[in-house]
Amino acid sequence: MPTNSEAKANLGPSAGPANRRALIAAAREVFAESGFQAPLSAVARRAGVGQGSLYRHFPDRIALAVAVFDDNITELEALVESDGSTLSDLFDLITAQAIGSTALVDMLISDRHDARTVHLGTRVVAVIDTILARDKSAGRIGAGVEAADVMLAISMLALMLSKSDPEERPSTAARGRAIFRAAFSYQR
Amino acid sequence: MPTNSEAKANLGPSAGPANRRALIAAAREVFAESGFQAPLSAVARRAGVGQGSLYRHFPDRIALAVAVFDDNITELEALVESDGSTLSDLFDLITAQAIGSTALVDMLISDRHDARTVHLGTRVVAVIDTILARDKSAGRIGAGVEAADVMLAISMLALMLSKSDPEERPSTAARGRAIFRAAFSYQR
Amino acid sequence: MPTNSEAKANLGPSAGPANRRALIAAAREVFAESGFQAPLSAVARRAGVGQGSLYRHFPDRIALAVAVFDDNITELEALVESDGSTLSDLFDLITAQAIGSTALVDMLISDRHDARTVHLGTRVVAVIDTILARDKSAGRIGAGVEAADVMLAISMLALMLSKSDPEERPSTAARGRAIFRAAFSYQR
Amino acid sequence: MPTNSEAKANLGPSAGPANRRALIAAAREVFAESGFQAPLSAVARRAGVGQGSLYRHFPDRIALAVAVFDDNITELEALVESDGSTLSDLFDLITAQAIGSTALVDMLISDRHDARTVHLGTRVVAVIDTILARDKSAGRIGAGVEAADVMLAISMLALMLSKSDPEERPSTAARGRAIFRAAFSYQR
DNA sequence: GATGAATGAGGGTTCATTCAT
DNA sequence: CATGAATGAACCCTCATTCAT
Repeated sequence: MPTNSEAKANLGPSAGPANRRALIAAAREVFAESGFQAPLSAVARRAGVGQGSLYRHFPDRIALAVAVFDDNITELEALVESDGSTLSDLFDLITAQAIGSTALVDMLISDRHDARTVHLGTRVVAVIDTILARDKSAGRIGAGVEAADVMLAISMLALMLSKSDPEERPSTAARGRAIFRAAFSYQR
Repeated sequence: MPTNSEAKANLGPSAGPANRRALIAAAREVFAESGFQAPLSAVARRAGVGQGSLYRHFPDRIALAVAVFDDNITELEALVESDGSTLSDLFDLITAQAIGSTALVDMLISDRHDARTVHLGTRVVAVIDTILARDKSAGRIGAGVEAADVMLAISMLALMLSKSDPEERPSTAARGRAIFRAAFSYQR
Repeated sequence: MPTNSEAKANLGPSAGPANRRALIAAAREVFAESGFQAPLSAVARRAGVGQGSLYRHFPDRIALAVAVFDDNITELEALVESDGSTLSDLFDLITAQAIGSTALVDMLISDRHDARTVHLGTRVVAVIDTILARDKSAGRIGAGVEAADVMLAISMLALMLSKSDPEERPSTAARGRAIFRAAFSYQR
Repeated sequence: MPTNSEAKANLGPSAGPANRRALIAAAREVFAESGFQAPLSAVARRAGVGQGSLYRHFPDRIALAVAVFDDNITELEALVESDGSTLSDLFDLITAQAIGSTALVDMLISDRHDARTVHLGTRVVAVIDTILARDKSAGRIGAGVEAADVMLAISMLALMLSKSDPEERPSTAARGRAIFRAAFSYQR
């Protein structure tokens, strides 16, 4: 009988959303610090939440990661909605995201056949399609460039960044950006 | 504590080299199938060898991987010694290697600070330097291309291949090759 | 990797304290029987508890031992609080503890630089200081006796007992007690 | 068929004694550096000898240790044969031995029931008996002191030294010596 | 609904001892 | 006789997942 003492107060149903948010925030930090394979127990601990609650809200690692990375994709989608945005801007944003945390790419790759992961990937492709059409019609990139090329370039760069030492990421990102700029001939 | 019961026959020292070769072959297969982080016990099992023997021959994962991948690098070195070889050939060979197994890149990246890994990396850089000088003087690539650019391109592509589904690797490799060819302007 | 099949019933959090106590009791027995270096897996097995639970409660051997031996030190501290107690009583008690189990000394010595071990040692020194001052002012021991002498004597005796055959411990203890009594001149 | 190369020359029977000596010397060093429980493989390696040869010469750890420590006991025996030697000298010598290497005590204690260990212990007792008779008849120690007292004192001190940090051994030895001097009243 | 303890398989590593050559 | 490789049990520790309360 738990007559004892300092167990965290059971706040009842109202704690649900708060815990969920805490878990997402904690996961974002833990994934950024320790990578996508970090122990889920570390996430629960950082969120100040029981492991059971973590599993209730997110039945597996992917469910948790999808919640975390939904924001990143949303950011990309917001970008393409602003009229002036270019492929170059997209590279910038994705690079910035990858420099900050690397776990999205790891997940997209390590669980690439999971339906939820596929869905995130689809949204990224849609973003690329949109921006590519705009850049082509503006003459900023060659007509021969396909969405799959851009997707591959983005993937390779983000993957590379995800494996680089953090302090080397900015210079690696710059060099990679230059290579792909040349390949896609943004400037003309 | 002592154990023995009805153990496998002890073949004596003469089994050493054979076991060593069996371990390297088993590691090559296991790394190709399950990636660089595959359990070493799986390597010992597949080689038909006790775990202790694995550790005698190769005190850690990197020592084993170095033995496995030494061949790959040697192949690259042989390539650059043939006079007519070009950067394009190097891409072809590395791509072919990465399509086959993937673990070399993983090791170069995940243990990038280990001295033995650094040594393998150095050999790759030397290969790139040689071939780059040759291609530049032949006018096959632009003067602005640096060895670090090539190294990054190769790394990104190999890393990407290492994470791709095996059946998609050939088409991914072709697409990547095309992107970097454009970037480095091989053709003019 | 997930495992479960027909596992032992999960009794939930309420089993925590009971398991903790079972672990301490099991460790006390195992340490007494097999010494301080006994396998921790034996402790878990005797406690009827998974290895993981052992590690959850006590992240390493020292944490477990500290829990086990806290009682011993507490007993010493209780002794010195009773006004009439003498150095001779302290020897008696420590000897009795060492005759029963032996692992405390082994730990104090084998992990002497660990902070938790140092802490236990400090508590023993405090006990000695208290009792030494009392005995000196009562004229029961010579003024030249230092705390370090007593500590060394106690350590040597307890260590010796810890290495003796159990059935010889009482006579060894008596002989050692006599030697140190003579050395410290209790009687005059 | 070992047609191959740099295997150590098989010198035939003549290598026997040389290997034996090399093993003893190596064991002395290894035991001094790493304690009595050091891996036997380390001894063979340091001796430049196969493990099989080690086991041929010394079928177990104790056989090897007996060979190593025979010298120590012989030194004690030589001491008591010089007419003027006293118990105090014996303490000095044993202390010096224990400060240098600690493994003899560990063996005498950890394998105390092995016949060979018993034999070494017997020789030490004989040394004590001789010197005790001499000191008593010279009036250097009290008539009440028994050989078992001296044996215990020596054991406790040597054991303690064997567990102390090397740099603290000299001061610990001095303090212990003083305690036992007082206990046995050497000076009067 | 939340809690958080328990589980236990699995991987890495070490080392005493054996034995074909 | 020496060699030195092989064996493999045993230990340590981690972590994904479950479930009584």
